[in-house]
Amino acid sequence: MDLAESFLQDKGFNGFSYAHIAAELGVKNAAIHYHFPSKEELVCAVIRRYRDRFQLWINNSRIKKLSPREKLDWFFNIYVDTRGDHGKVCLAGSLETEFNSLPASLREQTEFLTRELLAWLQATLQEGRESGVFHFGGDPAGKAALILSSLQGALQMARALGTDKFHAVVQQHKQDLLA
Amino acid sequence: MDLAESFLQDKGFNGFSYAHIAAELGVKNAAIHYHFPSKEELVCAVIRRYRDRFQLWINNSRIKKLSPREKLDWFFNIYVDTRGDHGKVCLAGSLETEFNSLPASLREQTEFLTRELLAWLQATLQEGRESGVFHFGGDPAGKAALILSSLQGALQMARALGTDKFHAVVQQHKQDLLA
DNA sequence: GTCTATAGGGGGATAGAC
DNA sequence: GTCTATCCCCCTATAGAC
Repeated sequence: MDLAESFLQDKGFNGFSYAHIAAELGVKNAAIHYHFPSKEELVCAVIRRYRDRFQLWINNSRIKKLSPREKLDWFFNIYVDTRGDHGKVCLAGSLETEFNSLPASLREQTEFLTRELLAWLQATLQEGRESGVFHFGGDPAGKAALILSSLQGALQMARALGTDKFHAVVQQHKQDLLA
Repeated sequence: MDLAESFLQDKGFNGFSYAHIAAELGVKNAAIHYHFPSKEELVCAVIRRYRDRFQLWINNSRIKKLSPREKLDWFFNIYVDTRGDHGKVCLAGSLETEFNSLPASLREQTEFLTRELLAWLQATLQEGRESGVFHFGGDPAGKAALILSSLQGALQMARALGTDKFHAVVQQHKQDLLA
């Protein structure tokens, strides 16, 4: 599952195979089919685990106690780390790009994951604006969608233009929110 | 080339084949190999055409005469139309997602395309800020990267969450820039 | 310029031995 | 639980007839 997640973020759903995972593990691909009968089930399990992990994080008291500004820094750093890890891409972004060729169960999981990321970001933005640290007009839902879409897009753009472009986007978001 | 471009924006580089194009045209796939010997050459020609088209647009006197605000609306509408066309995705975004599995010539074309989009957007933002209609802090290059990455990401996100989310992002950008 | 036919590779998945 | 062996499908690409 670690390898599947890594390949998903690196090559996308259609870009990796059982054979790739098997080679890394030093086993044959039939061995993986024993644990995950189909590719769909394998990737479904990976997304579920990813969602569970995020829920554990945001419900962790250490994260909950952070200020809105620290929460946002923590969230941005997830993407900074993702980018740093061999130029990987957000899992949700990777799946959305291939959405039209995904089995129904994976479309559903992708939708859930995106909604959960969006909901937490929206709540954090709202909390920050109410306490006077964040400044933005309009609906927190719109601002959350703007920031999340930009982080997903910036990870992809950084593949063509380099890591600097990604960090420039993160800095610009902080500039926009705090000015 | 029209069909290849459409499939690229719908399924991605690894998600379409000669057979798909041939079927739509009512010919056999060997006929396409006659015109474009390899898939790499086909897609290379598609990206070049896409780049040329954008250059023609931005050098057109009708576009050049627009105010910064109208230029931005025109640019946003390219993405609105793309989204409206069966939920397609930005060509640059689609290619960046599969960047790691692309032939070198296509990586290069993807980089050129992205730089050209970014350069025009940056110049337009700068022009608008200098004339007092756009309001944002920091580097115009950073703001341009933020907006472009967000538009790319929002087209993808809209596949999972629906068109409303995409329009919310566009509205939020206008809100942020004009407030 | 398009066709039929085919080569050659990779992918997902299964059967049966161990 | 993992192995070898295999099936079947789709893909890119080419050869040669028409």
